[in-house]
Amino acid sequence: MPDDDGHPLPEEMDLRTVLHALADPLRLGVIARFLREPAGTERTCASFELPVSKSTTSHHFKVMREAGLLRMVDHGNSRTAVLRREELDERFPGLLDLVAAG
Amino acid sequence: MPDDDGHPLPEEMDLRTVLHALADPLRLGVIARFLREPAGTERTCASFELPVSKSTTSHHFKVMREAGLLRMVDHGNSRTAVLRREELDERFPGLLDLVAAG
DNA sequence: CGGTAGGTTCGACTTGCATCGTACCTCGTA
DNA sequence: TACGAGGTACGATGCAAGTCGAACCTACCG
Repeated sequence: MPDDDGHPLPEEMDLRTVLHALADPLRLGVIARFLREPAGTERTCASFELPVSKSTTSHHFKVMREAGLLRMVDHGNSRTAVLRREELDERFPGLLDLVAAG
Repeated sequence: MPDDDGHPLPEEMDLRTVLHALADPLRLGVIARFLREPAGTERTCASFELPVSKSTTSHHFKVMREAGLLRMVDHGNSRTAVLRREELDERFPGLLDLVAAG
């Protein structure tokens, strides 16, 4: 059962949902940029400076976290996003490698 | 350069295009069913009996072959589709394994 | 020759999704 | 207390994509 923020457990992740989340150029770009940074890197949504409005940015991050790609971490003042690298590697082995390879 | 049927070479295959092609339930189902059969299995589009019209079926197979997932083989009377297993494994290692694992 | 099987193409409709602006929320800070 | 930074929620809009029916094409068969 997803938590309040809609984070699915690894066994709840659905391949179709994940593929759909990755099929968008902006979202695929966000995941690819996470993969170029050290594991565990936390970034605010705004730090990606996507060429869309704030609400659209929020929408894309919602799609990614509900698919299981990202986890939102509450830091009081600001929330940050983290790539769920280990869980994704466990549930969908090789998937992130494909994204990293482009 | 794609041939007359729109088949891309392995190095021309685009991850985004492939992910988009796989994000549709009907198309993902077709690939999954190919993966449950011996490598090299040829099937007609109609043999999948998708719950959509003939023209829609043709549309989905066009999306898959233009993404590089399938190759259409002309047999005179009927055309058959083949999963491009080896080429996909070379270009996107692990991708088909993910689809097979569901 | 016509009929049939299997696919394709075309135009039209309809659904889904990305996008936006606005309003709102929650901290932390001045 | 008020304000700003960072995100979220909601309603509306516009475009991309799925869907369909009808017409067409090619190869085989009777």
